[in-house]
Amino acid sequence: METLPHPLSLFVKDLALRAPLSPADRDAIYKLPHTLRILETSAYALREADMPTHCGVLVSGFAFRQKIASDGGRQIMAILLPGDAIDLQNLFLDVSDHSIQMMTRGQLAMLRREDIQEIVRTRPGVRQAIFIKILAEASIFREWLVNLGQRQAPERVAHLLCELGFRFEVLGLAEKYGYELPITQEELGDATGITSVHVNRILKKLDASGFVTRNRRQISFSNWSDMRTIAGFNARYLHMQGK
Amino acid sequence: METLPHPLSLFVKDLALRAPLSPADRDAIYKLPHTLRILETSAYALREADMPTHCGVLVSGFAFRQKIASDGGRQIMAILLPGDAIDLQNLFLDVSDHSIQMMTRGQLAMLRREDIQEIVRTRPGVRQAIFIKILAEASIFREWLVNLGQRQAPERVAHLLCELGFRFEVLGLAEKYGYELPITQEELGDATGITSVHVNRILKKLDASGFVTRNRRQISFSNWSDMRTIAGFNARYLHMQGK
DNA sequence: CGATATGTTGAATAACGTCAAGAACAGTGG
DNA sequence: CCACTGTTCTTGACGTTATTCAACATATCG
Repeated sequence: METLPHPLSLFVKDLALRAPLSPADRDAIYKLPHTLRILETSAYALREADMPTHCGVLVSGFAFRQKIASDGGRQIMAILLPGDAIDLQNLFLDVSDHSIQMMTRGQLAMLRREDIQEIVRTRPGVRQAIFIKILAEASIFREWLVNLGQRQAPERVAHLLCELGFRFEVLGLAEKYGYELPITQEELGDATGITSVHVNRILKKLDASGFVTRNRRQISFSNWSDMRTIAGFNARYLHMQGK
Repeated sequence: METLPHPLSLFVKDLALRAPLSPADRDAIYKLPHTLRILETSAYALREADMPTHCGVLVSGFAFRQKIASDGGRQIMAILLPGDAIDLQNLFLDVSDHSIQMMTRGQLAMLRREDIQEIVRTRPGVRQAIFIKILAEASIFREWLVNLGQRQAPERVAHLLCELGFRFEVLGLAEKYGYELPITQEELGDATGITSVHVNRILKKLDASGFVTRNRRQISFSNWSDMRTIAGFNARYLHMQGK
């Protein structure tokens, strides 16, 4: 009989990549009271202008941060993997400035805002890790700005794939440097600022050149070195201390 | 005989827009020991991969956060106005993931990292304001992602002008809704992900349509309502509580 | 005043978007 | 298991936006 991992184990693992967490720190996180919510594909975990009372942590499935421009276009600003918290920023900001939508079906652990604030106040190790996590995410936003502003469409897509491959890897969600992500071409386009039609053509070319392989909605790549070169990818911005 | 304002007065004013600061909070900030550095145009206040020991606050002049892509292109990720801190994030992150370059000549107040950490630890009001300031900047990065990913070039430029107009306004740096900023078209392009040639053509059109006026390197606009409409600008992302 | 950076313009080109139609796929209920 | 339905993918033809290159004009700065 297999024991299920704790719902927050990836959250702890991810935090521990940022700052050392003592056994007591980990224990304190595991003991945080929480409820589990199951969310279907496309469901909103949080909406712009909401005033969240809880802090959600993605336990399984994928989600993204998004915002709708005035012309109706959607910009995806971040891709959230299991273990990622969706609204740490709302520990300090009352009203959300963007939405979180599920990319797949998944589970969300809901923690009470005050409980996290308490643990941040009393545990320096947890505080350090959470603040670094928040700041590392801001660093990812900056790198995405470079992606959208300075790179051509094929390099943009390749860079996004590199980032996801790397993040999968450090979490232990991918064996070797490959990974598989159930993302639509529309979503890929909304994350990179190009149309889904153009994403399709780019993927076709990357596939034909042997850089990526596609199987249904799963995209993966195995030649890390080539992809890194195409994308101009340097993982420093992820702030994972040499991982 | 006029008394000069305290070098950190705009820093305090900006923080107070985020969270209430008591007279004692303000006093504690004013009493932080600091040295003043004068930086020439194009000088670096901080370089990528540096490990800063101090935290700089812009006292006068303008600067920007930037990163160089592997193809040599520069992406400007934020424009810093007087009162902005340049590396609050390095209170927690050891190594800088981007550079800060001066846009004009200006002064930088250098505060000791430990002094800020101390004041953040002991003064809840200051802590709240600084954290909100950090998170509001992350929100600006997200809005810039929308700008680069979803808006056409003219709207992008207009949106940037709106943001700067608004930020000038709340700091009291602009009378009415106009403002003047000594920014080159090259820099405007690097901030919006378009070439300087195209920026030139866009400004020409915005000028001809009466939306902006240009005088040497100064760009300004007066019809706030029109600009807001063109840009699809909504100030909520700046987190200035209804200001 | 001369040197260098920035701004301006046109013509040619490349990158990307739009529109439209059909094919493959994923989820649904029978 | 199948037929049905809406979604996603794929492809071509064409239009638009933005880039590149190059030349010259105007500022800015020492």
